[in-house]
Amino acid sequence: MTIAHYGPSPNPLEDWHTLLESPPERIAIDTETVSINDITLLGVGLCSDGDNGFYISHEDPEFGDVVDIILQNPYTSKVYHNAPFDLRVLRAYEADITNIDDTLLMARLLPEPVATLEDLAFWVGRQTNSMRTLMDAFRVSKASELPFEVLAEKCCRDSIVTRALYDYYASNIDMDYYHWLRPMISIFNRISRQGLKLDQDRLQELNKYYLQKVSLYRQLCTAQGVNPASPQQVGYYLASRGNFLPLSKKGSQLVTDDEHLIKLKDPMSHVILNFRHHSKMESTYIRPFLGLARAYTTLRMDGRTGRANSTKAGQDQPDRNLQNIPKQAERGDAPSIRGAFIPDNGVFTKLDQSQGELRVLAELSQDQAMIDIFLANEDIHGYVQQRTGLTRTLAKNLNFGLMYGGDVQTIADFLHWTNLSLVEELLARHRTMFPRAWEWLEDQEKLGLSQGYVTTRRGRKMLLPVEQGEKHMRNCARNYPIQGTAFECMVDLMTEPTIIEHLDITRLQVHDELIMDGVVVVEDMKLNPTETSKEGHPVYDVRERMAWLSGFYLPLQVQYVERWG
DNA sequence: TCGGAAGGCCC
DNA sequence: GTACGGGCCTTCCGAT
Repeated sequence: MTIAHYGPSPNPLEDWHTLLESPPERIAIDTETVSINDITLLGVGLCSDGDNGFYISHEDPEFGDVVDIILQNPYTSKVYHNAPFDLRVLRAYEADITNIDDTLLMARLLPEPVATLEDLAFWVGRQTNSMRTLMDAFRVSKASELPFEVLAEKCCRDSIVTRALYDYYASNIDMDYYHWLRPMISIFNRISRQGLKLDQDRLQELNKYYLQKVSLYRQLCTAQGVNPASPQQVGYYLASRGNFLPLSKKGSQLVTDDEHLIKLKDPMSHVILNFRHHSKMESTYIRPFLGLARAYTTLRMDGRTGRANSTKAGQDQPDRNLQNIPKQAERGDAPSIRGAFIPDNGVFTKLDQSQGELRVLAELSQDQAMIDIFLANEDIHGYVQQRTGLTRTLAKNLNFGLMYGGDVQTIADFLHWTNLSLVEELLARHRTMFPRAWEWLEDQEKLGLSQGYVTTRRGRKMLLPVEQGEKHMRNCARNYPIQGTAFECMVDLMTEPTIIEHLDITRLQVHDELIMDGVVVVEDMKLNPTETSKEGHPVYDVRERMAWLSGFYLPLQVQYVERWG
């Protein structure tokens, strides 16, 4: 037995044949895999009416028909709960990724904590069990070890709940917003499965370089009886050599992070810092890519502000987080790590929404001074620098500190100023430069505290966290609308016809940056004679239609590079 | 074997 | 006397 039915229908066999003979307009699908880490497919659950679920094992002779008629059918809307996961599982079956709905994505459009499918089932008058519950009940550690009937029923129930949830959300969320966002499901899936080409020669070179350094610094530490990878041992060791280090939050060990160790005169603290840096590069950014022709990621949209996040998917899968590859790994003669990511088509086109978040703040707050600066394409950090006498870096920190809600103490810390009243004065001066921006941020705090959520420019409500206290909630209230709106601008860009046309060569999105593989000439592009990238490439600005995509001025910078970074 | 803590990389 | 927003991942280490 490799097909099962769950539900009230008196003629399930007939229903099953109807399903395959005339595929429904919309069907919910749930996949079952061996385990979370091993995402090998076991079978899929299907539900089109919200009451009757069918489960079919991937080994069933009819499974191929299900793939052809349902999974690959672009005319049927396929509803998944957490589509990036299921589509990742189904990648080998070439399931359609263009006509997809995602009830988890829909759920995130409500300003409520995201519940499990088990809990959500309640809202649609249905019931299902979590995999954890079932595995505990049957004392097994993998889904594949559950009895067939049990797994089949769970999968049927999940697909039934998913199908019911679609209708529930369709009448409870802003469907205009959802339909505007929906193409991103396909776009991110496309990007995820395409991957970036890797330069294995460069990776070998990197590997050799970093392994040699790691082993050198580790030896220097183990000679002293210290494991440099253990913060506990490092803290104890450095303290025993007469260094002062504060106690960590929990009070169980000493703080040994970069910021503290860099201040110590002890040469061993620098040995440890060097070990940490090189071992981080080797273990996180080099080793995982060795021997792979391409680097892959799975892009999702499950952050609090809607932003895309990049993760690995399953233990044996090549997917990795590609959004945090080191930008300036250059230390000494080390080759760049980003340089190991290369184009298939000779050159990358990088599109950058320059000063995105500050421009968004200007738009949301309608601060005239900020708007004027940005419309004139003037440098806001330079503007603040001139009027405060700070260095450019610190002026930049001040501007960002504003968006994140940094208080006087925090700002004093990064300025390395001890006189708090001077910092107060500095902030007061900043406030007079951008009065509406300050007011708007304060209004967001009030609004957020009173209603529990804040809103993006297009109206997405973002739930604020309450667990971490009021100060944190206030900071989030300031930042979420900016971050969430910046993401919306990236969506506007990525779904714009002349950009989406190049989807097959779109390789990665890193929040305010889009990387395309090959030469893409963007409309209205102009050479900006004042700017050159760090690699010496000319930088182009897009100043016309493309810069107004989201309804306010957000210019793009375009660069062509032979490697990433 | 699992999960929290610490540390560190990105925007 | 406290904490600057969002994310992911590796390693260690103690609890189970």
